[in-house]
Amino acid sequence: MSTDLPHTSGAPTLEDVARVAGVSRATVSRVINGIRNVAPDIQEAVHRAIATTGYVPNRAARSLVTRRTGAVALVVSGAGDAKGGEPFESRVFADPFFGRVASGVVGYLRPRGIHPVLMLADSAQTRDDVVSFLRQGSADGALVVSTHGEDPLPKLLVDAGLPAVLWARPARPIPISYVDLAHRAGAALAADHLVARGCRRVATISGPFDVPAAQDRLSGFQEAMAGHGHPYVPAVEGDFMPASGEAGMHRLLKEHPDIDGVFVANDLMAQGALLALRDLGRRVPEDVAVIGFDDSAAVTCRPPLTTVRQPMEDMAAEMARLLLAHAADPDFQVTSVIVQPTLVVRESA
Amino acid sequence: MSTDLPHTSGAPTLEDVARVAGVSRATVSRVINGIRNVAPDIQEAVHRAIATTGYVPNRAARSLVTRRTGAVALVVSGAGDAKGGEPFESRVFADPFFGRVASGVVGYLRPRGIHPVLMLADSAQTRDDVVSFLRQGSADGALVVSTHGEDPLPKLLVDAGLPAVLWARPARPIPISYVDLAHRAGAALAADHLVARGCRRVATISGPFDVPAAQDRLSGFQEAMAGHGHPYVPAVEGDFMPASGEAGMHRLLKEHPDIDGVFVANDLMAQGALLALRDLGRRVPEDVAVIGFDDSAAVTCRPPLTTVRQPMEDMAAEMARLLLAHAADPDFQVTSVIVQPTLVVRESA
DNA sequence: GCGACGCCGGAGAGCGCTCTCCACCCCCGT
DNA sequence: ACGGGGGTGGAGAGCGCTCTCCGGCGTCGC
Repeated sequence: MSTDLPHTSGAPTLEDVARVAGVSRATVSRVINGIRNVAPDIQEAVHRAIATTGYVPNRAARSLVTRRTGAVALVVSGAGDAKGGEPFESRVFADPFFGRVASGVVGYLRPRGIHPVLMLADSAQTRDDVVSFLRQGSADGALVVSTHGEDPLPKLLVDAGLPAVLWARPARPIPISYVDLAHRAGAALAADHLVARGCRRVATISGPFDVPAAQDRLSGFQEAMAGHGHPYVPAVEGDFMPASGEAGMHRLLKEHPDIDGVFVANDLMAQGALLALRDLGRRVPEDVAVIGFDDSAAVTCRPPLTTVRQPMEDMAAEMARLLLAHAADPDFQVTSVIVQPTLVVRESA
Repeated sequence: MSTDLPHTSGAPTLEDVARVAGVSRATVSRVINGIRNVAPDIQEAVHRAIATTGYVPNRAARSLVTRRTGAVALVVSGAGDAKGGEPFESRVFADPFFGRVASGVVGYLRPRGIHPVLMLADSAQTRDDVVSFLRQGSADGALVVSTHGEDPLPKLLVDAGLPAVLWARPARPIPISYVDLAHRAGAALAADHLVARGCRRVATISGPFDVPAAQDRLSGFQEAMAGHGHPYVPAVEGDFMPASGEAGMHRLLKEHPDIDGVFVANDLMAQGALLALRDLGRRVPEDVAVIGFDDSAAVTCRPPLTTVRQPMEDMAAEMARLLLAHAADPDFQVTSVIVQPTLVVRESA
């Protein structure tokens, strides 16, 4: 068992391992990939050779022939030219929403040896970059989280025939798989709870209207309240950020001082609403009951927030699962998975 | 100019473009990579051919020969077997700290066409995965953010001769580039401000002692206070999470009811401390002045938090810059960049 | 006892690209 | 008019891997 020098400088290759083991390249490849039967003693020899050479297969070479990369793009897509001066990436990554999605994706992909590549698409240029990235074969598919409904990226991906899975139903129907929450059902859960605890003057702070999920939560809530005999529900529009929840609550109370229950379309805004309520001396939940949505910032609120839980990690994992299925089988059928939310009762309602 | 069919199915290759343009593969490659002179009319023809074929260079093939990938690993490294039952990825990505680092990294890398690959290293197995990933040539280097000082990953990377840059100075000195904050100077800023506004009974809530940055903030604060004639500063240890700030504040006030100023080692804990103070009826800053650290959650606090600002995005961008330098030139010297913090005065102190 | 079949290892052809040579041509100097 | 040099395009050798095909050998059936 002479350990020949690894022929030249640089990393050892299959060839080197084969030479050390005294077999052919093909056999080493078979052992590594566990394909076909290889005699146990030869397997043993190959493993020893791999250990002594410190061989690691070259990813580029492998993916050149297999046409698979073991990577997927995790794309956050939205409009960069928003109001704020802050760059898109700051706003995106600061959002706990992104963190939870990333967490779910990583949790699913990691045990499978797949790695997510972080990408941002906030302009025509960067959207094209995403498409090129995939067409280059840099990743096997894309997981897309859009910050608003009219995002053009999903359609680009579909047109290019690239495997992709969306977070949330796109505004215009296109043939693409996605995972979404039953927002209306979630809003109804909140309405039921508010009514059950005896609230008579109920209002809501909604998300931005250009986000389909926000529309669904609003209309779902209104309908459920109508079903309970409350056809009119005061509503103000927020932007899903804490400050807008605070401002919205102030506006609501100014116009309707007798409000005793509020459904806020996400926890971040609910956090703001809670601050406003406290500033105005309203007790929660005694004077005003508050229900949030997402269960993202709920435990750090004062009082802890009753909220509609969206199991983001599970949903993100499901996206990853669907994407791998699409990548493995081009004929895998377009699928949409709708997840049911649950009400988490804490102290605010 | 007959547009031959792209020879078979599958993506068009350099060969196809060359045939359509009526030149050789080499020439097309030259045009694409802008290397050497190519006659203007031929360039033109090549560009037309690229457009008509819809050609995109194959990343794997390219990186097989160039030995560069255009990707870097963004690794969050720490211990998975922590107290909480939550998986490592949840804790990591929920932290606004990670979001800001990611934002800075992406901001720098994106214009340069480099993509970050998200990785987690929370066990011996996953640390090896990171090393293998890089040795496979899946990425050109690693950006490592460790959650505690004794992380073994940096040493593994150095020993393997892989380009890597760390967030924060490692606990044991190893020859690796890193970017860090002047924590002691930041803590001194807080001490000076507290003393200047007339606080006489000052305490601190520190971070976990196994994090070097936490130690530095604590000892830097103590030393600065000693310099102001306060040799003894009550201190309790937290874990950088909001709940521990709240608990710490309660403990501090129980043991030292006359406290009129607190330096909290990060904003998340300061947020908790603020809640505790409010629950106990202490006014901020009139009764107790509070200074946080990081400037991460400061504006959503009540009152808005005076804090020591750590320019995380800039620091992360600097990490990326150093990494690319190391990747481009193996002889690039090991460098440590220490960034100066600033005090941001808001309302809490 | 002989042919056929199955099992297992080796040879070699690419995957799509870059890059080093080399050949060619045009222009200039003497 | 002829040799040489600079600039430009083409040919072809790989980069490290997978995978199909083939050949050799052992075994089983009749």
